[in-house]
Amino acid sequence: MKSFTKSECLDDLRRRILSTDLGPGHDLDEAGLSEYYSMSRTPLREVLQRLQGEGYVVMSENRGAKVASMDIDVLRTFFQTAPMVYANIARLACENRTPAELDDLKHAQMNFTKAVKSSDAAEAALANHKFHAIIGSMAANTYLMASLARLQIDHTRMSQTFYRPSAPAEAMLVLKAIEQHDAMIAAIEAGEGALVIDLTLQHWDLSRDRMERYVRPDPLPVDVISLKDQRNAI
Amino acid sequence: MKSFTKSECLDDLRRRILSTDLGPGHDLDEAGLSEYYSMSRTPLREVLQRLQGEGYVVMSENRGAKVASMDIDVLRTFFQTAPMVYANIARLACENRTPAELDDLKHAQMNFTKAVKSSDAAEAALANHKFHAIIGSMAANTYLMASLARLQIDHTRMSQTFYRPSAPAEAMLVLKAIEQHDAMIAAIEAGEGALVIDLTLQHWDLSRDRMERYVRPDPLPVDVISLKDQRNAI
DNA sequence: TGTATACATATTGTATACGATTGACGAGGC
DNA sequence: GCCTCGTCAATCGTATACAATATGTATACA
Repeated sequence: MKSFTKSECLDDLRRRILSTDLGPGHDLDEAGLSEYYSMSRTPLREVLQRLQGEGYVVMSENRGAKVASMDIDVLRTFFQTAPMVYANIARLACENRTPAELDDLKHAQMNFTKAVKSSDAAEAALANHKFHAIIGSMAANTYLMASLARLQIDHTRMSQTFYRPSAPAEAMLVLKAIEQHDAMIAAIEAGEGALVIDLTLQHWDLSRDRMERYVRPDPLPVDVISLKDQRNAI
Repeated sequence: MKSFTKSECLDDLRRRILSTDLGPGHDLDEAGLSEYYSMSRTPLREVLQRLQGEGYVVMSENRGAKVASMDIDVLRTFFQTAPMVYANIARLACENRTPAELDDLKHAQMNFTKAVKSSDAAEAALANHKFHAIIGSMAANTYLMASLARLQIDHTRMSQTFYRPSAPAEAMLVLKAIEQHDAMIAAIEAGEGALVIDLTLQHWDLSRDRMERYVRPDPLPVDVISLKDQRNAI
């Protein structure tokens, strides 16, 4: 049984929440988790407190921690806010990027591409998360970063299905996302602010269309409902 | 000796940090604080973790917690980001405000006015903080709220001097801020989005001018330095 | 006199034990 | 049969003890 340090535990919980291995609303039992990570409840509770601060979990007095839910009203504000924050972050990244960060970004893009090619959906979503987090740190703006981090949590969780394409046409969309990343890297490197905003919004549109389907999936065939489940109708 | 609950402790630490009673960079000793709030170190540490998540303090491994500093590069991004976030929050508040929140806002404005009239600088700054926090919650946007909360921390700390006016002309500015608050309340109540954005930006301009003086205060008289403190010159 | 090293002290990090609160289940009364 | 209240189990919250780590200081050596 592997033993975890506190920061490893933090990373692992973030990973499991982002990959919806621990889905929205999932109840986080302190005793169980402390055994799982082979540490005592004290440091584990501190990890949970911190995840609460980052928006991954919500805690209520005497009722423990839950993975942050994704209510419909929160999702409304998500779609409302994301493009603005992403665009501003991208513009700032253009202005403030350092060579070291650009290397990180290219590296993250490699990992992302690799995960997509190997059809590892969870890994692809996490690699994409990392890619955009690096752009966030390039922006060097702690205030907007706080918004971005929260947006990314929900974005990554919703995008899980994006990387499990069910039809060839949808697989194409993921490849297009890869191309968009490459274009964004080039624009950031060249410092072309207007261009990177444009690319970012295109990238957002692609992602949004796919996510809206996650939020509002195709309705079930009507006849199946009417034949088998009529009693449960609202 | 008063005994504190955990949430009282949290509130009190927030208050002390916002009022710069605990100034930027101030070292937070766990043992000392746990004695001060008459609770053991375990819950106090959790309070600190949470304050870290909210951006009030920064913690480093084995070196404890410090009150978040206000470096020059952070301040740059503050002035860069604040107007955009404030304006967007104001617009959303216009759309989503509830009657109960409007009552809260008017109440907060009363407290603010009262604190200003009684020349209680720290209380005025905190009441102003509360006023704008309510507008934030009216916006009902968790993502932007994360940015706003962090902006407000630094804003309130910097505005401390604002409410200790040294000249009559500066006291007038505070009165103008009160009027602007009233106008904002009216605009939010009427749901006039464009107007409230305009008022918010005017309010920001007033505050900004005063804060820039805090950041870059009037230089000391040259002769005093040369006569008394020459040895300490850079 | 300057620097390095080892020890002492202070502070943080973790484990465990115990007390407090919540929610569920079942007995009793209406 | 349904509702209410009390008991019980489970889980969370807090205190304390101890271990690990960092910092300050004194001493030895160059």
